[in-house]
Amino acid sequence: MNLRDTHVALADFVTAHFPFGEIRRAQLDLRHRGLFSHNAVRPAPLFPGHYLPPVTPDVSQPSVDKAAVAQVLRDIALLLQLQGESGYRVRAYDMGADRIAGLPQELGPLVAEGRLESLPGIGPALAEKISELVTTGRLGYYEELKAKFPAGLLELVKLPDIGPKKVAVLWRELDVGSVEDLERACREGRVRQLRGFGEKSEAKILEGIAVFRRARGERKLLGEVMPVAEALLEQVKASPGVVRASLGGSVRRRAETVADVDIIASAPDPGPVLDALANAPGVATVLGKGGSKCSVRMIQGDLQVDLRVLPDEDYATALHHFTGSRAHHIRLRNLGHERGLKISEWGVHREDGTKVTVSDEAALYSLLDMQYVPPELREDNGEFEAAREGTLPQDLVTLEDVQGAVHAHSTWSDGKHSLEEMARAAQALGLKYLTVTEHSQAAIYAGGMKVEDLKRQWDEIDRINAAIPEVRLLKGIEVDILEDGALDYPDSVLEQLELVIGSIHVRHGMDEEQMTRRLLTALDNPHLHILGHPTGRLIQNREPYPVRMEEILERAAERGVTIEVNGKPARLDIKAEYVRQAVKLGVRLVVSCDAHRQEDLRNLAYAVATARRGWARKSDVLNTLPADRFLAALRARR
DNA sequence: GCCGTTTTCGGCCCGACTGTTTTCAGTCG
Repeated sequence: MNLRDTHVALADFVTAHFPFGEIRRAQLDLRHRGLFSHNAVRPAPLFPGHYLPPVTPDVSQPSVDKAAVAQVLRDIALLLQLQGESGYRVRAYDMGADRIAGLPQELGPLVAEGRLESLPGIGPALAEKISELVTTGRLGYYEELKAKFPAGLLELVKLPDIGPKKVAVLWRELDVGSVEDLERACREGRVRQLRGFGEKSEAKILEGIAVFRRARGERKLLGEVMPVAEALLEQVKASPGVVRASLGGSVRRRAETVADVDIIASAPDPGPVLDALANAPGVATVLGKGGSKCSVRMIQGDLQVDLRVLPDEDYATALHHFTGSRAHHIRLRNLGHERGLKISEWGVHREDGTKVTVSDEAALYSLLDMQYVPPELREDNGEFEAAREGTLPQDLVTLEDVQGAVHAHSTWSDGKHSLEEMARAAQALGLKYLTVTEHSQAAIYAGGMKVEDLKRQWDEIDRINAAIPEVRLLKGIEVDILEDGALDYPDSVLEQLELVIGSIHVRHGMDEEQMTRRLLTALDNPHLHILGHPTGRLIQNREPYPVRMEEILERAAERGVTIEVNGKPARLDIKAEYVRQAVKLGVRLVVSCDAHRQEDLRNLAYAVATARRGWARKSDVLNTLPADRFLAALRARR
């Protein structure tokens, strides 16, 4: 293992050993102490002058991906607003950004074949600009626009309660061009002199700057936010008079990362419900509270939570409205419009103004002659077409379908809890089996198991299985896929195991050709049952390694290899888009927890969410089967 | 800037909340 590998392995090690909520704090902490640099988790130079190559992918070949194009379009929208352009023109760029960011396919072919304008919301002007950006790597129009304003101005709109209009005034009147300028202007009492600003605005801006510096406007991992959100939802549900309550927004859609938490509740009197959130444990600040809304910021992670309380007759339409996504809504409202129905958060109204009773979300969809669309699918990625044809899958996998937890470590390698403790935790969750898959010998940094230790572990597994008959521990391994695609144990060992997960942990820096060959070789190995975290990404921390994923999925289908949907919040690997491709190709899946401690068994929920976002049904997911049938299915290799 | 079995021109989602205002503008979702 060379130096670079050590660093990649270290990144994995850090994420494995800090509970997900602590990862970023740990990084920030280390960063402040000068041990880690800005983005990747990697050590500082060992001694002065010693240069460590970055672990992030090679950027020598410029490539403009969907996310980058969407970002440029969003920046243009902002800059146009600063310039005082028409709001509709601004919105066109914003909607274009949404459309591009949400594309299931890659941009390259669309540009090459001139099919950009076939996308709704993309007209001639946007198509031309996107083409220029994708083919040349830059966009003249954007450069010109940017040159008119100081670079720090775009940062300013990320501050709470500061939008383009206020930024424009601050810049024009006070020459404020950055967060630092704004902070100085507030401290010197110059902002309060502007029309539309006052003393309170100054104080709020300063507070906002402090929060911004702490959180850097980052989105948080779903798994980091979910426990806080669910606890608050329970508080709301328990408050006086509540009829119904639910999480909304991107949390309810189970997006990979979320910016904040929405809660929607119905009650005859909103007051006590709003108070319940304002007074909930863990609340740092009440940002605002009115007759029907309350916003708070939590101590944990500067997370913002918004609660809305309405009469129960408006609950279903409000819940639907605040679940989103924006793109899904636009389509839904258009469909309503075709039927003479006006759909808004306040309900469904006929053209004559009379209100249509909508008791729940299912009723809303049936009004439009379509199947119910589960929240995870509401992205305008084909769910409308399917739901109108009646071909939307109705049996998406659920957490209750899952019979066994896949991918668990114990103190035999780098886990925190013993095998027995893991088995007890699985039993408490009602799981029927748990696959024990420690690291293999090459994973020295993670206490990978030597071949000679396996026998002793199997003896222990036999003892625990006898003692806890409700949960069956399955004898497996998470074997390293070596640089040449070979597995880290000889065949004679692999064939004694009940199941084999193969994963890449080192040498992430290979190019696309090498990495694709490495994985294809592993898939051809008849002893491999499951390909673990196939793209190696760590959300907001490490890019996936370069690999031709479609080829991998096709080979997996051909060879009967099962693909892992890893539920660790920082991984979610493979991601939902690939799940959808895999399902189309007939690839079989497992939802996994990648557990390194008892609590991690709950990661199964995030794996299930990712599978659902990729339209996976119960029948696509092997660990919905009882243990014997699960093993038989895994081992049916081709 | 985009879009059209109402339209190639004239629409485009809109209400709550806050802080600034004496009736409203900006931001947010």
